Amino acid sequence: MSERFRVRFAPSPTGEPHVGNIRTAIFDWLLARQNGGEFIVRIEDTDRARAIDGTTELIIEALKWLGIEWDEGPDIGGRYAPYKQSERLPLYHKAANRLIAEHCAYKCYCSTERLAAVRKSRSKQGGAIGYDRHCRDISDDERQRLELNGETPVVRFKMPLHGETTVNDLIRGEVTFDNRLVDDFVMLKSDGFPTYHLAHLVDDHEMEITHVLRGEEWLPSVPRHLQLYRALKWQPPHFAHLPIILAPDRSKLSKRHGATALLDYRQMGYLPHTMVNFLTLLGWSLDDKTELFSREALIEHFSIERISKSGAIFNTDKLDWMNGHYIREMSAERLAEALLEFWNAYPPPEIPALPSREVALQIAPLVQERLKTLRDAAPLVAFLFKPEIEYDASELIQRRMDAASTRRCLEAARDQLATLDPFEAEPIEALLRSMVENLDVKAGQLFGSLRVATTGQRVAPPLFQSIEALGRERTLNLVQAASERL
RNA sequence: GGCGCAUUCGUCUAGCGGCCAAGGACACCACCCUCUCAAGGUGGAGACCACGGGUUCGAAUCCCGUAUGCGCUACCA
Repeated sequence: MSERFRVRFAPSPTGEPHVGNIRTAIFDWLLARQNGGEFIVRIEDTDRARAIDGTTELIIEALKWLGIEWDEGPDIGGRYAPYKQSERLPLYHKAANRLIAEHCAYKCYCSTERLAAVRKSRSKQGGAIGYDRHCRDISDDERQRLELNGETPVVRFKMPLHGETTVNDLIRGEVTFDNRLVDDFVMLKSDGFPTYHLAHLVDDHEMEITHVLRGEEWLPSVPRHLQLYRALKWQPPHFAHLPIILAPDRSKLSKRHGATALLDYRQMGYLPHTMVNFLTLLGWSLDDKTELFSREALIEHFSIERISKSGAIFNTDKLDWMNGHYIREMSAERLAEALLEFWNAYPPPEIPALPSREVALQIAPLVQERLKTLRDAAPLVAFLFKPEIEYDASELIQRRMDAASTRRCLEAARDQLATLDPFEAEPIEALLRSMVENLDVKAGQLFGSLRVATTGQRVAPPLFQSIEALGRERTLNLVQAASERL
């Protein structure tokens, strides 16, 4: 019989989704799709203080941009709705009450001041856990008195006082923890909201989640979760703790290292598939040579067994290469479309108005081989949109040339181009190449001068196509203007 | 401090006891191609497999210790 796969991505709406989170989502999705299972999105909004409005929408937008589709989620509902923890409070209370009734949990009335003091004195002793279990064994009378006092309690879980808890992590194998070193952690906060430990566990159970993929930072709290499952007499899911994504200096990736928000990469001109491919490779590999995967190939080949154990640095050089590769792989039509879409969303200063489809189609092949990102395109073709171009006249004069000979070349080119028909790259090239012989100059000399004359730049897209894109009238005017400056 | 995880070229990685005096990719360098820039092609440099002990006929691969890095140690996730 085949195993069931229900995998969930459970982000907190506390900021823009970052690349680490999204990589987890990609792994979740890959696993679900590969096994014909379900991919579920669940919003873990139990921390009211840290919640930021609008971030749930950003998470959804990020997943949509990447083309990751989910089967159940806050926006589309599903059999286990709702998919927002703030709307599932009764479920958590029910579990907490049950645990209290079964003496597996207790109310704690300690003030934050007392907790801080206990923590401080205990940390000096070294090794001791942070909470002294003060309220674990208080008498019923005392409990009643505190209750009457109006103290709003939290609910803590009674960790076993001895023994060990072992998890069989899908990536790291067996990991064992000493129960004595684990606190009686808070399950329910005094505001009535659950902590992550209770909430995610109740939901994973209720939603019949089979595989939990999450960041490595959760590994130390697994004994809490496993003990909670035991107390609730629920079957725990499979766990896989993913390696974290690092900054170039090996510290945790954060804003000061540059872009960490997934959607920033859209704005920087990366293709969604580049992100999916690249992020998947950050922590997973198929073999010793394959790096470029279509989404179908990713779904086919992905496996938890081949996820690596150690953290990986987010290397933008390789990201750039991969993006360039995928841009080059597109048809001219698709690139043109992508460019238009990108320029429409993020209008570049170099281009006064969104070009027509026709113009975009003309631009695409001009820049395709030269792009690392979509953002690189506009500066390369800026000359096409400038009413007049600026450059230092000396730039026109190529090596071993002088003003007079350069001027002769430009005038000859202008005269010839004036009558050329059709005014297209191929005949333009044929014409200019034949001129090279007649004028007794090097190809680089003539072309170099013309490049500066027509684009104002020493570095530009291929000359003949550029001239075609410029059109006869503008080209003639530009070349005329150039020769007059000499 | 305690607990846990990790450790192969600058970076991402292959390697699950002999095929490894360690393979691929990005970045870097050189050459070729070439109208500039790219792209592409070819080649090069780059890892005593963190260190020290074992186990074994044989270890990057297994075990132990040390070091380093990272994570956790909240009424945050």
